Amino acid sequence: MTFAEIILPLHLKGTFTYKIPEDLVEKSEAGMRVLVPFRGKKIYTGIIFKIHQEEPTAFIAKEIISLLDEVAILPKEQLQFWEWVSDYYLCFLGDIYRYSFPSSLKLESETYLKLKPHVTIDFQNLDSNEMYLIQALEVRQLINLTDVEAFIPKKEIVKTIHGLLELQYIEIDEKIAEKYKIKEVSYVKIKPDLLKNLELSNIINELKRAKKQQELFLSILEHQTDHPEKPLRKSTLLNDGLFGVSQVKSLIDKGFVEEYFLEKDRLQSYEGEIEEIDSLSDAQNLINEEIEEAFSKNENVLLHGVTSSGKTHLYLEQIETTINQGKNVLFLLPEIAITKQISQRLEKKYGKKLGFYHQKLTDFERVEVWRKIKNNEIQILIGTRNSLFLPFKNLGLIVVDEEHDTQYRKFENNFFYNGKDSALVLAKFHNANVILGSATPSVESYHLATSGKLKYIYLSERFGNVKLPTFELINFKEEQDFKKVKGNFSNFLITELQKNADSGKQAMILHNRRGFSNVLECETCGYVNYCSNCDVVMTYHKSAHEMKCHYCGQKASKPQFCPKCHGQKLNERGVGVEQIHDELKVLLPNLEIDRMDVDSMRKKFAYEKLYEKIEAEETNIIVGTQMISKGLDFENVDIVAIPKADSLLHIQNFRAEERAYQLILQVAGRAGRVSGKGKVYIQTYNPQHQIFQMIQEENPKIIYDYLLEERKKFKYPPFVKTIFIELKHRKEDKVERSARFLGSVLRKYIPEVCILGPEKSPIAKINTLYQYQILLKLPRSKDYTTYKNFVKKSLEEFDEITSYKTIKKEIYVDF
DNA sequence: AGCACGCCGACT
DNA sequence: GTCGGCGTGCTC
Repeated sequence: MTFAEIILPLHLKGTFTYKIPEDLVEKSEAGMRVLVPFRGKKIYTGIIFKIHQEEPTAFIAKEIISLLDEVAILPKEQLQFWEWVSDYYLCFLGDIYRYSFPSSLKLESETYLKLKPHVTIDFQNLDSNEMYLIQALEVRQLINLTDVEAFIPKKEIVKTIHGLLELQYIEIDEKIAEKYKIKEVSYVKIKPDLLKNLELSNIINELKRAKKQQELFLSILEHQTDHPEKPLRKSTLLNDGLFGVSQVKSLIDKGFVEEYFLEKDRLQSYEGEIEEIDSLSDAQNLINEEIEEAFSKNENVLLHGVTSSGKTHLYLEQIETTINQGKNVLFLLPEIAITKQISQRLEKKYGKKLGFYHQKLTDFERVEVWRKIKNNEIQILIGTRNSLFLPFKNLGLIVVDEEHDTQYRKFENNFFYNGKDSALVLAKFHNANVILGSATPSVESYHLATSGKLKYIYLSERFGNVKLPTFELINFKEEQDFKKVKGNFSNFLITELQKNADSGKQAMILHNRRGFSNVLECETCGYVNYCSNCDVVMTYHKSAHEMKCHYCGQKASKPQFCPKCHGQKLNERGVGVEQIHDELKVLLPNLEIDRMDVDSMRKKFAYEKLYEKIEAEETNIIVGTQMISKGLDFENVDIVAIPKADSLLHIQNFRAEERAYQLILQVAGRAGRVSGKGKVYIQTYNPQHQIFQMIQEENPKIIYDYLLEERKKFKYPPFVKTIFIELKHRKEDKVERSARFLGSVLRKYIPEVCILGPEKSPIAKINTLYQYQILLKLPRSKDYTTYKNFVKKSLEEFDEITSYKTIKKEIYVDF
């Protein structure tokens, strides 16, 4: 008897044991998809995780209905990776499965059945249910499991289907092919039999009273004679605006032109010419040799290169080397919006061998990437961290660009993982190399590199010896005392911005807070507007004329007077980016000033439009949130200013200083990329702050040593391993009780010094759920595994309390 | 997670 | 008298 551990696409712990029917034992393999019954009537697509011979004792295993794959859809490296993710990040395999697979590859009761072609059915031997199903299938070729419920009792569905499958009367539809329709593009051509000169002139003559149609006909003809090999897309004809759909249709109706369809890749692949990439400079060649030497010693690389130091160039070189070895490349980015530069450069060279993958693709597009990865048609995949879960086989290199970015570490679809760390693990399973790249590496990666776990390579100079921007601190307190300020800007900064614009240069202003003002407060009674779902005040958005909650997205109209005491005066407190933008428009009325943040970029193509505008130098100053620190490489920006830099440090988080440093440096990197005359102005009340002082130093070691020292002193990563647990529930007393319980269970096993909390989360309620948190700081040693097992055990004990089952748990390992 | 079962409040 | 709320149990 052979059994299989099956991963089901459900938020449930572990795997489920099913019996593999005798006739399928030979064909079964870990990584294949199977159809299994679950909870009586429901049918799910599961994944074979393991195959074994141990019959379960506690329950009777049900049988697998059928195999959906002939070869494993998930390679063993990927299964290993899933197992690691689930074990390390304390999450369910079912959640990983749900997160990784495009939904059309894991159909549930939506799965379709059909009659096997060319079978003669012996109705004598069928029971009534089987008969109903066959009859239904004779009427409609395809039938969905949910539809079957209409005429077969729920409990007998599986039995009926199973019976008919066994009799070979019906089969599971290979729905990927059915559901997934290949996208076709329409093309036009002159009817081939008309291409005799005599006929052509007749036709042209015939069309002389329909001038537009004649023109269109001639234009198609011209294209065909000029580029006989290149099919002409209908949409290109229409896009010019010269011709309309009706004219094309008339020509088709008259039988002069023919419309035909060609299969089109749903993914927009590059159709232009393939170009060589520039060769490396001498300095880059040296670095490249260092990288190769590290790889030859099986070491991964941290490429710490100041902004525009040519990291991309080095990536490209390694990508090429990897491809030439017949292996594939995964290129990770924090978000897909910033692929522009890298993909443009890669497209030129690799064209169709390039693929893209991210959370914004449609299901069809995802299936296509899956298929291409499986067929080895994609050699380079550019994607966000979820690409790590694609069924790679032949990985030779993973690049993690902007490795410090917070987008790599977030909680999504029921689990938390760090894309950068996971990339290192996945690479190990594939024996692949990794390059982590950043201008401002995370403190953790820097520590790994300087303690020898990664090869550290520092590029201190910009490519082509362009000078790095210089920093200037503006003591805002002093400026205020001397009455040399207007609102949030010092007169000095305003003058510099004006001069900069006068000399034809652009500037960027960073203010990392959305909205116009943080709070509206009643002058008389102090009333502030709280969000009804969350324990936070609503932010005033002046341009949208409303109050917004930044945590749940709730909107409310701006109150005209205090709803409590009817006071007329509502004070705006706390400065948002909208206000900075408005102020600047008043202070520099002759300049074109635009704002870039999630609120102003929400409209379709807003980002693209502004991008073009900046590129065309039609704007003088861009005011924005952290959004402006990513992916905006404009040649003409010389000044970057941070008017209220102190706000970057006022975040209650052990990474606040690191993040402030990274954000300032990243945005500073936008300045003087070509001119080498980049200037960064930091206005602060506290110019003595270490971070501001150290940012001016060109040696990053100083700042990293400082940050590491702080982490050591206050026991934070990388010197301890953290596990952060957040419990959420609609009822506050219930979460509080449960959190206290979990705290006490943890304290049974883990020393007091390692446990912080439980305590109310800094934001006590988000989206109608109250939240409590526990932070574990575990020693970084061999004991870590022991402690982690205790955490697992504690969580299991927690789960045993039935009334705590409704409490949502979020677990962040390496928080 | 989902879905059924079972036990207490406000309504045609 | 019911409809329906959500607490509890269970899924191979």
